[in-house]
Amino acid sequence: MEKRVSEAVIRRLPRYYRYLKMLQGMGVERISSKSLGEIMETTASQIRQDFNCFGGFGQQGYGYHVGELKNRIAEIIGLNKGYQIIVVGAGNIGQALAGYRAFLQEGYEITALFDNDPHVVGGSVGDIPVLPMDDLERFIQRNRVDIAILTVPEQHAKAAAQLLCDAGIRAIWNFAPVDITLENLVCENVQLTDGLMALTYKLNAANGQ
Amino acid sequence: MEKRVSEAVIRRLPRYYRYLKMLQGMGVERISSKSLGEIMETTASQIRQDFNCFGGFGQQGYGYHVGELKNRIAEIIGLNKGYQIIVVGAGNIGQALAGYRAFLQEGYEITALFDNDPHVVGGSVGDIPVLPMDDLERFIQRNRVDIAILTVPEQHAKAAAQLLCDAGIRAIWNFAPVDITLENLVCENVQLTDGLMALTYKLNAANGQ
DNA sequence: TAGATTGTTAATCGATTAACAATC
DNA sequence: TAGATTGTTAATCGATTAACAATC
Repeated sequence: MEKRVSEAVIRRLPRYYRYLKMLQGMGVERISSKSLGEIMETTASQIRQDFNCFGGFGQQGYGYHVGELKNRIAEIIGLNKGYQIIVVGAGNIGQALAGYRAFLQEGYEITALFDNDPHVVGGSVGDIPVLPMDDLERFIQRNRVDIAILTVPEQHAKAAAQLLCDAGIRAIWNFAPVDITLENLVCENVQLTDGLMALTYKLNAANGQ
Repeated sequence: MEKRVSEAVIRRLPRYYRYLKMLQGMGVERISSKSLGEIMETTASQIRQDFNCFGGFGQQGYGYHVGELKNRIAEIIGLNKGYQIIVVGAGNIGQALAGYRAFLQEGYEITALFDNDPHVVGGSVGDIPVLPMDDLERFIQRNRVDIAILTVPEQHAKAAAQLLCDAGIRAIWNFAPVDITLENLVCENVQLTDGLMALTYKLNAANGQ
């Protein structure tokens, strides 16, 4: 039933969700691909093609029902299921992500942080305990963990990812500046520094370098 | 001389830089596009095409000199220039980014954070002072600021971006979950939540949803 | 019914990959 | 010189855009 979904489409799904949520919050009940395209600065064609990967949720002559479409996309992404997340590496970024409210609202719950530093182990970030790395494997075995956020220093990232994979984790959101690719595992490599450098390139290009 | 550089190529430049730095650190002096492609899990063709946007830096029959190639790419990105950065919004993420060491190593210096919360204003993050938002415009006028990191709450993001743009900022690295697009300004919208959702989709797709 | 807008097929465009002459 | 590997042109592939019949 579903066609093959390209990486480009997958990346646009959360953005559709975000705009539909905003429109719903504004009280908009129906929208055409044309209007949505204007708001999102994309083409109506692209929107209809994208939705068509998952079947038609519109009505000819009417357009799309905002609330229903939003719910359908949430379901496609899998937001209805709820997820338990651990953060591996309780440094600056790890702690910041653990305290980020927006995730909670979409059904993501962070249950524990892990670190080796005795200054943070035993403490907590908000209500979330910081546990020693030695407990990581056992924790995963005894608790449901759907996703691991990886925020350890660069030199430990590959080993930590392997450990997580061996322990049965099937999704890693990696913030270390290395590319993680492992079998039987999906991984999103964020590469913050790469993003800053891409911005830097564009800044210089815009200044007629 | 330079061809039009596509978004896809721009996004790959920092990754080339990262791998070349690693190879240099390992003492590798020369490399062919074939070997580099194997290491980076891409094709030799793509590597040669990408470099060719900026002119040829290789030598037939030999390959590329790692150190020289790394320096050329650093120069293309603009890493040789050094950048002064401010962080607007001193919450979790803002403070974490202000304390992130990796930026410093590449010539990025964070000079100030800005916030409205009296609990943080007047304090500092590491050595970096947290100043009141009211001082933002004046600070930009009196100090060199090349890039602004935007980490304010969603509802204030658009207004803060406009303020920065009006004050003369030409590059924004935006972490708020809204799309910023302004005239005369380059912007990198990070969209952390979108990334987590893309990962979620893939996790479910992998589990034979 | 007539107008609007979808779902879907066809055309276009751009990016990736392959091929190969140039040359170190 | 012969082998290796680039720079660059040509072929392929996939994604985006346009077009239009179907239909609410």
